[in-house]
Amino acid sequence: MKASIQAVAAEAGVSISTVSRTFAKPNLVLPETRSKVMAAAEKLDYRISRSAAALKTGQSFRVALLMSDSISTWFNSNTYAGLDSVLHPAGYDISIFEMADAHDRHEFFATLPVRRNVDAVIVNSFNIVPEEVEKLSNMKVPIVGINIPSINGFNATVSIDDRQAMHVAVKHLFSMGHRRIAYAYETSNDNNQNMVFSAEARLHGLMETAEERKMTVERIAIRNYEDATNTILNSLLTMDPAPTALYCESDELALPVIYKLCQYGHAVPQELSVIGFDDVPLAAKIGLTTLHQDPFNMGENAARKMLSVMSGKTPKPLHETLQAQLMMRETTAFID
Amino acid sequence: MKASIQAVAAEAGVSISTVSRTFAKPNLVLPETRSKVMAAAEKLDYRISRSAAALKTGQSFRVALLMSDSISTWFNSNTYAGLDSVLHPAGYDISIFEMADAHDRHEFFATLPVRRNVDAVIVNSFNIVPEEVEKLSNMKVPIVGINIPSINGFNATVSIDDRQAMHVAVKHLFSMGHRRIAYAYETSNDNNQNMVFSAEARLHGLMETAEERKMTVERIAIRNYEDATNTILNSLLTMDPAPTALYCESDELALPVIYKLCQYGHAVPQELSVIGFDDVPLAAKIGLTTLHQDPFNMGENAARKMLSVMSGKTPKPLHETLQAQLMMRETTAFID
DNA sequence: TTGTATGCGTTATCAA
DNA sequence: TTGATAACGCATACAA
Repeated sequence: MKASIQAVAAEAGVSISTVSRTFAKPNLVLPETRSKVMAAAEKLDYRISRSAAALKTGQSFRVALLMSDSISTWFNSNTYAGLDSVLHPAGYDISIFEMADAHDRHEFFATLPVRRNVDAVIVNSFNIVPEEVEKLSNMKVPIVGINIPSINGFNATVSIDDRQAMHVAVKHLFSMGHRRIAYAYETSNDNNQNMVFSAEARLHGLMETAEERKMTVERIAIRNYEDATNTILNSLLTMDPAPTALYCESDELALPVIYKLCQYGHAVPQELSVIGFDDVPLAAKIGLTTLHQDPFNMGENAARKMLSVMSGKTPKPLHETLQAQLMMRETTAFID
Repeated sequence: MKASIQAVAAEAGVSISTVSRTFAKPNLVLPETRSKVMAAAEKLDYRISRSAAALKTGQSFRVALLMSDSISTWFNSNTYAGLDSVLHPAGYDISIFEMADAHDRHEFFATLPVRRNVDAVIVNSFNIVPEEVEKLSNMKVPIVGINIPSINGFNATVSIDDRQAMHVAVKHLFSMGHRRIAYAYETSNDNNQNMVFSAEARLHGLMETAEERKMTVERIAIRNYEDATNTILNSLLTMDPAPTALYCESDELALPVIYKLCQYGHAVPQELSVIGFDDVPLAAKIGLTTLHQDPFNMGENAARKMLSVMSGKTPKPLHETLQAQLMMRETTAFID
């Protein structure tokens, strides 16, 4: 039942420091001694107590993951999976702090409950403001960001270049003759305080390129109490002249729309080109043209940078900007 | 920087025991003293060290979550969210152990790396075998299961009644005149060793009711290297006589199929009724008839049972079986 | 290369 | 209701 380090030491006929070393720094102990210790440990079913090790070393082996949205979204769950694939083997647990609304968020940054209890903080994809970063900095632990608005105050970051991605996609539409496009995006109620950073960047990126090319953009802003699919469909129907392409902020928005369009006899892409963002698994299966990003990979990347910073090193690209890739599939076509 | 319990005690002019009590058992300390301590803690920016508390109490405040699939699936990420919504506020971290293949799985149960380092184990939705449960039992911590094949060895469980759900759905099809249905489901390569328990139950449930009603079932088994959508579409086309209804093991399978059917001019539900399982968000948006289950809720439920067991109590329903609900939407209809 | 001794920051026991 | 003190299980400086 108990089987502490003492018992193993006794069983193996060595001191507890040797047992400790056998697990923590195996190369500092004679192979012979090592196997003796391992045998004893095996026999007694011994496992190192992470709590004790943590207390002694001053580390907590815990990282805080800050998100503004649920872990169950496509982006967040994949980011998490990527982080965990690196962090778990390294002995770290991930503690999720979800800040759904302004209140949660204020509460978190006011009390900083993780203080002195995490070895690092990961900020995942929300428009954290400078004062909040400042508060995190007071914790004196590495801060790494994924899709955050500014690298200021961050030890490392990895982000998708949403803006550039939009440029590519809009140019793609332009080159196929589209001059009049509709853009569907979600807006939150609380003054966009909680609007994810990516959303802003995507909107700006789109507008920039469209203006530059003199394309007309009809915006379809979806309030979060609305039925997105219907809102988009209705807007499409009322626009006059009708747009030739529909750009959706995310695949999640685009997917039900293209299904409904098909059902109601509107041919995609013949009548309307549709383009999404994210490249969720269903997008490929359905042939949706979209911008591909890989949150699992971003999570892995961020985790590696984090580990690197924690061990005092400087990760090669401290701040990395990834390009989303345009996946040209079947929902976009030349006009006419 | 340091700000340990000693410092707070000094600042507040009390002993460390009082400080400890103020945080751990506030009601055992005079309100007056309490506020003195709180003020000092606030001033010094003190937070309790979870590692030290864990060491002393013998608890780890960590639970292991065993899954056979990635956290990024719809079911798993929602279960996790539900678990975390209860466990996180209670001070527990969740450590995910993903056992993707037979090798991982064997490794895990052979070494039991979590031994003595978690306060409980949650087995999420895979067909764990008795010997494995037996090994977990040796850890002497509560074991709670979500969608597991047998309650033997588990302190508490919560499961969906997949079998019953299939009965309901098949009867629904029967009552609408369907006598010839196709069932699409995924099979893994390694002798179904890793087939999730739900998958087996769904298949059996379907066959039972179909046989009972003398309905014909054409099985479409999808190997995991195959393109599921195409496999299903091809099978549908080659079956003679054609089935009047397609039942998919999961919405994930059904969604791209109904889109493709629409694209190729096959009317759903007029030509073919389609039914899914899960009720992912997109199912509602698209109008897919499906069986609704709520993994977030199951996670919450399991977490509450776990906490209850850990505190020595006996949760009211120790083992709970939930009914999936048939969501009758637009992809099923009367035949002819 | 290994052993001895000390302390990490907390909680629990007991006494006051 | 509060305080003194002894662990909890391990890692590390230092000595051997």
